[in-house]
Amino acid sequence: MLEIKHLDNSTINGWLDVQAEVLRRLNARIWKPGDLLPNEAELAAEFGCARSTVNRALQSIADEGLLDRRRRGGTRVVVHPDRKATFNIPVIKVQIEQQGLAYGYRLLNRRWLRPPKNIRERMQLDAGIKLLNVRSLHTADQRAYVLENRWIDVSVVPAATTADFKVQSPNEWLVENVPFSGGDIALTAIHANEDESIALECDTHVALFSAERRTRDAIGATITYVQLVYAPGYRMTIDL
Amino acid sequence: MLEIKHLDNSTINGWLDVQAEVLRRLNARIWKPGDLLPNEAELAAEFGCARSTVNRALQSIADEGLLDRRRRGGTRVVVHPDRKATFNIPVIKVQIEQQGLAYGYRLLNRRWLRPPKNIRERMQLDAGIKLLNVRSLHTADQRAYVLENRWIDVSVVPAATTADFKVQSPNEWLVENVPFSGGDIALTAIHANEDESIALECDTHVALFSAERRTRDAIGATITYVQLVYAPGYRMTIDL
DNA sequence: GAGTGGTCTAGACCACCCT
DNA sequence: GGGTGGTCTAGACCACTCC
Repeated sequence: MLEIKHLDNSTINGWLDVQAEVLRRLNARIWKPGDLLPNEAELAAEFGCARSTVNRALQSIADEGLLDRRRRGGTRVVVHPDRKATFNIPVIKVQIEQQGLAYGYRLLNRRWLRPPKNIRERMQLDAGIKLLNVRSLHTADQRAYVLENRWIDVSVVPAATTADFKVQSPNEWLVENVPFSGGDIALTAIHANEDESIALECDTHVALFSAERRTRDAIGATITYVQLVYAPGYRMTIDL
Repeated sequence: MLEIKHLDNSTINGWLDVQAEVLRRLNARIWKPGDLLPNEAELAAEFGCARSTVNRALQSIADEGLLDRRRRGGTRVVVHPDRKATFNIPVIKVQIEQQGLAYGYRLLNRRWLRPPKNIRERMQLDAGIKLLNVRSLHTADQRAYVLENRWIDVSVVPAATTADFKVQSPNEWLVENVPFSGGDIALTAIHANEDESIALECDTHVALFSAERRTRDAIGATITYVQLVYAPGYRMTIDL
């Protein structure tokens, strides 16, 4: 999140100060939504710093979505700035241990299956392909924490063929063995089905928090699709 | 013709090329998790560019969480890189209209209340304080989309006293009238209570997706707390 | 065509932290 | 102490795009 400091121009010393001062002016509506800011050279002169310092400051604010910058068009105050939230998705093991709880892991099953239609569609796969399906449970202080139901396309990740996932979860294994890649997440509320109620030790139909994640490699092939179903009462928190 | 170049750095032109090359090496495990990279000056010499260009590239990768950079300590490959996700939180009206649906809004009630204990705790307020409570419904193509239950501390946002929220939702009003600020979000799965089932036209106990947001001003005072309860089946999606 | 931001360079100084 | 990244400067060229 961006912080706003109060200061006068004589104390401007570094791009963070420029950032703070610009934010202050946006905040105070000195520059209103839709307004055009002075250009970088003018601001540099006003603040008594180099243009590149102003550039860095304005870029950082534009990255937050508050300014819109265009060559030739100048820098404008965005009218309806979306709030932007960034959050980390830690490895489940780390997430649990950060809370000071004892992490545990249990493999439920590992098998080759033709994925059901809905999974196939999400992974954009042809019919008939078999995938590695791994179901496992992560526990915190011996209590069910999250159920991991993962589908891996081994034609994209051949190394997964030999991983047995008996002591290391697919979650952790993939982070270590598959490089940086893109994807998307979908968060929903679901009703516990029978499998989930057994694994998570709750009644069926209880409301559960579910996170589905699709991970793609550098050329866009779907590596893995996972549904994480959390134990009742789970809260996913994000700082803005 | 196909050629495996040893490393033709003559093609490196701007910081994006440096970034790409470094990512390639991380990907190819040329620099493995935990490894120390050459320092910026050495990389600059290798790539034939200025140190600041290397700096920019490495910073961008560090921002993604893949590298850990320290003065004196150098640049290291992070062992368990957290996946970082950034998502926009659009104004609900915009979110609905972006899907090509007709946005509608209905104020359910607007009243002064002493907030229940759980709300008071979330907002870190003293007992006895009255807040402006606004309940409203956002619809998409005439169908219930999300129920907004908002608490506003008018001692922090005096202007809210005179807003009637009859045609403009608190969600939209606040974005336009209160400057950007920090806060946090909690996402959960809940069971529909009676109010929610009526407003969202579903049975009680149905699993619903809930997003609670706390918004603070520049000095840390809680401006507003809102719970958004979405109609059954809602999916919140995030790109990585 | 011209004005804007985007970026690069070379050099410099500094803050931080320590295999 | 000394090496590292963090940042600033001044100048330069370029890409984009608005008029």
